[in-house]
Amino acid sequence: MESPTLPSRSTPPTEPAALHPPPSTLHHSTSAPTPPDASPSALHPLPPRHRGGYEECSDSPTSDLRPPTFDSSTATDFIREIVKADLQSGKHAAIVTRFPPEPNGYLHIGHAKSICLNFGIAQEFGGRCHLRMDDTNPAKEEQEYVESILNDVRWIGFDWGPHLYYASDYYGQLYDYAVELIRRGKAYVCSLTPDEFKAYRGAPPAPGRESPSRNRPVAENLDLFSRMQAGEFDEGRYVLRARIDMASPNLHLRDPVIYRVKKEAHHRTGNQWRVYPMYDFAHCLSDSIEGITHSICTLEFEVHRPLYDWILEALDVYRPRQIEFARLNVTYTVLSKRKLLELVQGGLVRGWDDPRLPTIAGLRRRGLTPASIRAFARRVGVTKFDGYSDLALLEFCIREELNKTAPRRMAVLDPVKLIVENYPAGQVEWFDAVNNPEDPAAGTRRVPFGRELFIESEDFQEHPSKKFFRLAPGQEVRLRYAYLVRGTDFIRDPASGRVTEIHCTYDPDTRGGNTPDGRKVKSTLHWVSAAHAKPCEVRLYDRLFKSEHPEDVPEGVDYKTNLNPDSLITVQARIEPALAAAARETRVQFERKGYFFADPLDSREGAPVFNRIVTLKDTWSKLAKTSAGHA
RNA sequence: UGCCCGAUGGUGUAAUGGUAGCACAACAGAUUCUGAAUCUGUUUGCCUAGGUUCGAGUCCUAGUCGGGCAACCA
Repeated sequence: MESPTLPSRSTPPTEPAALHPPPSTLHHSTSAPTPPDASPSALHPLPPRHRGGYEECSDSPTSDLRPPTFDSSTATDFIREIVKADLQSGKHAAIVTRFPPEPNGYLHIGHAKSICLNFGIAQEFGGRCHLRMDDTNPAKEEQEYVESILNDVRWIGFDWGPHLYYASDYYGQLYDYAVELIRRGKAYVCSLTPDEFKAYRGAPPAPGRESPSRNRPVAENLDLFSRMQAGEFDEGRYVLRARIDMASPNLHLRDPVIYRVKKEAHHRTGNQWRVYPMYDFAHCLSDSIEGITHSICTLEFEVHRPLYDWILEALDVYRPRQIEFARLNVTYTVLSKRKLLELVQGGLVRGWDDPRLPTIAGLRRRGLTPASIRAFARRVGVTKFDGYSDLALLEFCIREELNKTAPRRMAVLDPVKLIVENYPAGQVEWFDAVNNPEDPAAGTRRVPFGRELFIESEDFQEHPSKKFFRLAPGQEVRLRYAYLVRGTDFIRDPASGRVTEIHCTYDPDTRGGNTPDGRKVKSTLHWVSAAHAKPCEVRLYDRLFKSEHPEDVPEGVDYKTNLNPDSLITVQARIEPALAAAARETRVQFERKGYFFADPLDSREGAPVFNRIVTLKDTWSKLAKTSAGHA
């Protein structure tokens, strides 16, 4: 649908509302509340932080770094190209974008992509990005969601400054615009029932039929619309429709509903309104009112664009440009609001901030950093191709950052006792351990060593395969920072078949893990001193779904059958003393195991609970799986 | 079915009519007091068929496949 040649504003207003009053012909604007004045933010101070349990609204120390090694100057995409061109051609003097969530659910990694796109563009091109709650459906929206959204956007690392808006702030203006549309003969009050409405609209390729109400006189339309708002009619009795083209091949142009009666209290406007604008009417006008230059949304709104343009042209107001891009999909997870809600309400996960969920709250609680999420958003790119991004890329982004920033510690997740036979009972030595080999400034710490230790039970095999370099009878390994030890004997519980105790001898000449004679060992193990180690709850999180595309299920099969039963395994680990002192929200690397985050809610002073953020890359486990020799 | 959109290695992306490149993943080697990190190397790609052109991933046409729309949701 190409633009008619109506005179329309070619430049956006520089400030919302102030420069953009409704057409001056509108004076009979009911008792509608007025839209925000020039400083809307004053009306809407930031609400208290979301879910008082913990706070992490600003980047934590480790996440305050720039997205690592990713050169954003070379990264571009078709939207940035458009923006750049519009700036160069002088079409716009400044760029204004917006992130417009509906406060009816929690934000997830897919929203993060959109947030990074919109705020990122504003940042890169020296413009601004508005945060606007698209709250036009009182039946679904709640203040709780508004607060979580504000918190999440802030946490990801963006600042909307004074530009926090609500579509509900524009209800007065929107109502006046609707009245104007009626006056111009471009909207009418329709009395069709929902069923009739559907039947009249028709199914392509057949054209629709015109509603009997289509030629209702303007005065009658005006009267009915004001009575809709006055609460005289039940929901569904009347709707306001744009008068466009019942024969259009685009269903959205077959006289779409733009206002409906809803006798529901709105989370911000209470009971002031009995009519509420539909998305298509509210969104384009909100964009116009705010002077948005580039209205970036996802692909499913592509077919709405002609309507977006039609409404703004019909009203002769400033017209932003809508640009659509592909929403994010990530392997091994689901991102639809419906499914996420189902997982939470069905008790399949432990709430919206369950660390297995792709919600921002979940990722935050899992221990991912804002910087890693931003890096991921840049790397997945922006196109119109609707594909799946690899979870492995997100994992790479967080490892890349934490490798450089996270202190190393030793923790044994599946402990088995190791007795050093020739080490004196009761003796304790403290060894210096490097905190972060990637960062000399991180310094060292002391770790205690003694005759009785714990090591990972998977680090011992009675009959090692050729490729198994770890501890075995007669095989020598290094205990990191301590000594070289050689396996001698072990005890196996006949009932369970499990090895319960391993014996070894140490070489006193290898103190600190050094080999004065230059001999090599093929493996270095992490360990903790049995006398000093603290027990600690560790939550080993894994992907929520077993299958790469959980939603791809045959007819009649529930996607939930793809849930990974091992997505959470809780273990009692043994941790070195320096770890037991870790504060909440500390990110560390457990050597040879992965990156972990001291849970913000469940950790206590001196007794942290750790969430596994991501494992280390593990060449061995792949090898072990494919190698027949693995015991 | 009608309309709209899309299609480049396993995955995500680049190329703007002129040598198909990058990242992740995978694999191999070097190195290593983390089987990590690091370094080096390797494998794998323009949906199909026509057309325009000296030259097509790029432009045109048709087809194939995939996605979206058909709420008084956003």
